[in-house]
Amino acid sequence: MTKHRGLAVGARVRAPTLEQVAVAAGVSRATVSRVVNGAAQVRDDKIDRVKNAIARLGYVPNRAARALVTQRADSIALLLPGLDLQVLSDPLFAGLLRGVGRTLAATSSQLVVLFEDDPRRLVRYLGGGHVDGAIVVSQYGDPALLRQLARQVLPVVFSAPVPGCDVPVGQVEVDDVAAARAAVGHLLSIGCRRIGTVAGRPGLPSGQDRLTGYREAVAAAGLPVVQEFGGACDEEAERAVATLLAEHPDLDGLFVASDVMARAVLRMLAAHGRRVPDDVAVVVFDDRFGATGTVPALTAVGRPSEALGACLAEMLLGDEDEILTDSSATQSAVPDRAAFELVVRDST
Amino acid sequence: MTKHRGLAVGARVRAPTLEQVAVAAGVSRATVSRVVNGAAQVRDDKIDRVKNAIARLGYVPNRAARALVTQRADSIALLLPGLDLQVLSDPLFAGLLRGVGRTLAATSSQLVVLFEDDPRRLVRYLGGGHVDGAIVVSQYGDPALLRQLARQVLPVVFSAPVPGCDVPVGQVEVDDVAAARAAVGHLLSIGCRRIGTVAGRPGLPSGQDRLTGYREAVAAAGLPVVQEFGGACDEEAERAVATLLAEHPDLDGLFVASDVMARAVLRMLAAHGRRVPDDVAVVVFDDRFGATGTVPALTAVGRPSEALGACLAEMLLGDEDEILTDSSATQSAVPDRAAFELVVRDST
DNA sequence: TTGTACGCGTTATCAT
DNA sequence: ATGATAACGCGTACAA
Repeated sequence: MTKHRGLAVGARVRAPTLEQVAVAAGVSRATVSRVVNGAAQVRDDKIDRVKNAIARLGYVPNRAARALVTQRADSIALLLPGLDLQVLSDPLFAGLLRGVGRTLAATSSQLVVLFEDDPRRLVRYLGGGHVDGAIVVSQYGDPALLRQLARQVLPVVFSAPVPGCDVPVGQVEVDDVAAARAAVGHLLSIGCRRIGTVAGRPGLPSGQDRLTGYREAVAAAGLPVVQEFGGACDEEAERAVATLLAEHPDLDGLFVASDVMARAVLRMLAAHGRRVPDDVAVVVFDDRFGATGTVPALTAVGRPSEALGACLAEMLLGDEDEILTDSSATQSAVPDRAAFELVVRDST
Repeated sequence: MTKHRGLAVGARVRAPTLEQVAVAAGVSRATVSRVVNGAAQVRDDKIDRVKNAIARLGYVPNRAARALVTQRADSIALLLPGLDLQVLSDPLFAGLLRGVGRTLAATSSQLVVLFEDDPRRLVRYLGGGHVDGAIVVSQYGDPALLRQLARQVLPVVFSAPVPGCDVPVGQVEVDDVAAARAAVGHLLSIGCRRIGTVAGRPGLPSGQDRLTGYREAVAAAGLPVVQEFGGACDEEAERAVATLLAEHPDLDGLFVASDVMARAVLRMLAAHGRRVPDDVAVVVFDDRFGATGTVPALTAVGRPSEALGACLAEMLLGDEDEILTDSSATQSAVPDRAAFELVVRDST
């Protein structure tokens, strides 16, 4: 029976140090250090002795001490600043997390996620030397806070453009215009001739892009623009659908600019006796509900969330290696793979 | 215009140190340190000078260096070990996270969340001195991995009992027996007289507790036990429902031991022509789908997830302060507030 | 190939 | 009240 610790004891028992391993193995600290970090130039027998001692003592390197001398913490932070926890159920976040995680798994860096909305605590942690860089999920964050983060003395990249940011940052942009165009293109390809859109609340940049994409697509097809703003709440979305149907009874296709309005839209269509997809085909932007969240399952253009995460992680990692790039300009990137993904389901 | 950093520059520009602040303020390092940490015994004018210099230089304490000498990192980890990312959409996790977060927000400790399923990386991080303790979300984790974590030289508490753990740990237990009893009690109170249960896979401790609670409740009401094991997959759940209905056509109430089976159960009831709740009232354990995930919305007994999180955080914090408690025994705790929550919706 | 010695940024102990 | 100085655990030039 090895020595086990109780609850509170653990805090008192100090973890074994490099020094202790060295003594146990009969070598110097430096040699142990060499073995721990990719053993270069150490005789085989000593390597064995050291590894043995490490295993016996259960030695784990003290990252805090290491960070102090190497100026690297070997870990990077994923920040969810200034938002409630409903993001958790957002597939965008899940995909992004997976993309970041996969990319970092191939490196020695550890990913730590911070759900923190106190700016002071955020700054203290980031500046504290526990992380080498940060990825900020900026889709939903408060712009003022985001701008403050951009000024950190630490490489930071953003998952979406930061409005009004005056310092150069790394950021990933998804081409919402093209995505919206593709969504409408899909409706056209299945034969829709009177295509409307329930746009998001006016003013949000991504919402504007989606509206632009919609307008470009219908214009190119020689069709009229049939738009109504839906906003964020169910009531507004319902009103928008009602207006759309009243003014254009021949509506046969609908592009919904945000999945949060999807259920309300489906409900209203049903209430007005329209069958989906037989009477009206529906495509939504983003894919929060996936294949099972609605009836019928929604055809959706989703952001390529996993690629987005991978892209962010790579930007940040590249950043750390480079001595000095063109640091005077904001660096934008588009995810490697598709700039968006169209998932065709039952609603079209 | 203050000095701004570019992308890669940040990695090279070293953050200002205590020493530099001291020079700027014309005092010694020690004095600056005193000001930074709850200024005790420092003259007011010097306090001002130091605070000024701190603001001017944008000084942030280096937590890694501090951790080295104080043996405290002032941060604790929340671990999601060995699981895919579908937990993200689990309200249990969301509530737990909120409970932990709220509790820690009142302290100086920072919460960091690790989505990591590589045991080696997990151990390296935990032993690395970046965190003072860990809360493990052990509901879905691999028992072997959980047992390994329990042996860490670090205070660790678990959100659910760890099967087959041979070292004393801190853990929170939710009273599943009472919760199941209450669920069945609810069915009784609305007039059900033939109440069945779709139990979880035999062998899982919490599933056993729920079955026990069910049996106690029906026995107390003088009703017969009508049980069938459902397991974890849809097929098993469907078979269980079919068997139940075949053997007890007069079934008018159903207690489903896990929400993961809920959809399959609803589907089967519909397939057999039973309306919910008119013919059969349904209560499920756990509340993954919430108010909108199923039709009809399910009445559910959910774990008090936020209280659970708060409870875990308090256990861990208490742990760190105490010099030595009765460390030879596993420490269990029950969340402060309700041991469960009954949410009545459309299925009863 | 191996060991010695120094420094990373901070807190804490001791003088003053 | 304040300032030297010694740790904390580790990596790494440099010397051997």
